Amino acid sequence: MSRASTTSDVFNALAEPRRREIVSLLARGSPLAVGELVEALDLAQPAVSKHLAVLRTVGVVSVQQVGKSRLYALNPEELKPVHDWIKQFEQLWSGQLDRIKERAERKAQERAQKN
Amino acid sequence: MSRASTTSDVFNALAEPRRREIVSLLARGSPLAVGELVEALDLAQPAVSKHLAVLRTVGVVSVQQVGKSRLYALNPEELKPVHDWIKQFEQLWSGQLDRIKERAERKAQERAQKN
DNA sequence: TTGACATATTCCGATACAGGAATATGATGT
DNA sequence: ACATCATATTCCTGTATCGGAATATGTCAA
Repeated sequence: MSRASTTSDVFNALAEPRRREIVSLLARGSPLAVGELVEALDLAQPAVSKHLAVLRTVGVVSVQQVGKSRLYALNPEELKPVHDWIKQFEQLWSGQLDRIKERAERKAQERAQKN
Repeated sequence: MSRASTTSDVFNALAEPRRREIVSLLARGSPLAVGELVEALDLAQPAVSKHLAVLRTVGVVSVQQVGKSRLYALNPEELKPVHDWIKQFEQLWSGQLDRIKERAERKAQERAQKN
């Protein structure tokens, strides 16, 4: 088996730094034309179009034709799965961290004894 | 340029579903031996070891030798960057979503007029 | 030290990417 | 219909995976 496709998943789509930049730019609220993203990213137009195609495939952005331009907008709901997944672990680094680590280390010690 | 290395980034490391599973399993708190992960994931041992190597390189897990086994534990703090990044967009799908979308669509309309 | 167990590493093949260059498609105004 | 602007698609090359198979490394116990 080979590496998972970038379009297989929101996680895979967002693994690419450029695509995260695009998401950040679109998160301001106003849809942006491809040309505007090209400027902002300092990247060739075909490359930007390809990144947008990936994001569109996974549903993170949507397009709207306006004159000659195509305005890309963020679909924030599509980011929620990532948020939900990572949020599971939020408590692990906030406050209770120490107690949890202690418990883990104690368990490891117990196992060390048994062997 | 080719695709970013899986070890270049926590985002890239977590793009792989199996590695996310590993993180979920370790998040319970108790460190797990490679063999235990092999069972849980129903994946061959070398494959699991390779995934663990990736996670270790980016710092998401750490190892502790206990007898013949190597117990892997989660380093939750290393997940925080992902959390922080995605949290930026949290408000976009909670409640104020409608107002934001409206604003975006209005802006798009304004631009449509201008062209 | 030898053997058994647990894990890591190397080599392999198939797959898929990211960006560059060139080209194709699409929309608009004349 | 045509020229032009904006964007998408195709082809290419270099690179990096993922998992399987085989093998190497490391740890312990007798």
